[in-house]
Amino acid sequence: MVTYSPIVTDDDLVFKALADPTRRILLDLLFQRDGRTLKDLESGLEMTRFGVMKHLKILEDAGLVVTRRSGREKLHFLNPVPIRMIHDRWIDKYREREVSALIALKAELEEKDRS
Amino acid sequence: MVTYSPIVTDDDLVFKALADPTRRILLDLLFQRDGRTLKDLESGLEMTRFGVMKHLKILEDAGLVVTRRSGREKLHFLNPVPIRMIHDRWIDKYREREVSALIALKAELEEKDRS
DNA sequence: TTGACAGGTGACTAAATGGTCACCTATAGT
DNA sequence: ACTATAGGTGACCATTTAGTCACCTGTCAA
Repeated sequence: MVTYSPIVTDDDLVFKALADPTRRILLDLLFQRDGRTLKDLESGLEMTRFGVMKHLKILEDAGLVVTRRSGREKLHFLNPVPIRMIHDRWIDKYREREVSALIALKAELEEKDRS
Repeated sequence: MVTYSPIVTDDDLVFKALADPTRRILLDLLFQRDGRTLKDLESGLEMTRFGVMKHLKILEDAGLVVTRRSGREKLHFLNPVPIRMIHDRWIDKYREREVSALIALKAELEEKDRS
């Protein structure tokens, strides 16, 4: 039998978790490559291990990061579900197309700007 | 000539703005119905006018809310672009389908649960 | 033109948050 | 066995943030 881990994400925990730049960098790192250890993540940041650990705990409590133990290591994975739920809260199906198009347009204009 | 207001949203301002529950309720209110005044929004919250105003300023600085003056009133509108950009930061095109499907599945299971 | 109304500012307090450290537990490898 | 390594906890301090208030500006309508 398959059990699904609590996708149930308390709103507040998710948004509070995303509010810190260090934690967003951690998500970026996990977006690049999943399954990293604390040591690994720590090395990319100018902060003590304790700081990083605290941040990872907050991300985990929010459900943005899920973990798996492997021996004495703890592997971290990005869970995109809460992110999508933020999106769905304020962007309905009809607006989605417009917004994406607008962002694409903006990117295009900025591209032209650079050349 | 048309000038586009700064869609350029400093990351940090957006995430910090979203971190507060009152501000998320304000976005919910504007998602329901756009073009509200401060007075209007204030009446839906248990907080002084000053508190609400401060929150609206933070949302506006983040680009999540755009405003237009009309006489002595200030009308507030929800801008979904920054929300979509959060989404795009951690959910790539390929993952998008999976994640949406997973959320739909979850909603379906919860629906069954209730019946 | 005067009074009511919508919005705005700067200062202040209480609470929450980020970061560090001393100290602890568990696993790996020799 | 024992030493190095990966991870974990609770207390602590500095900074940031939410909320309120006294006071101010601009617009509407009788």
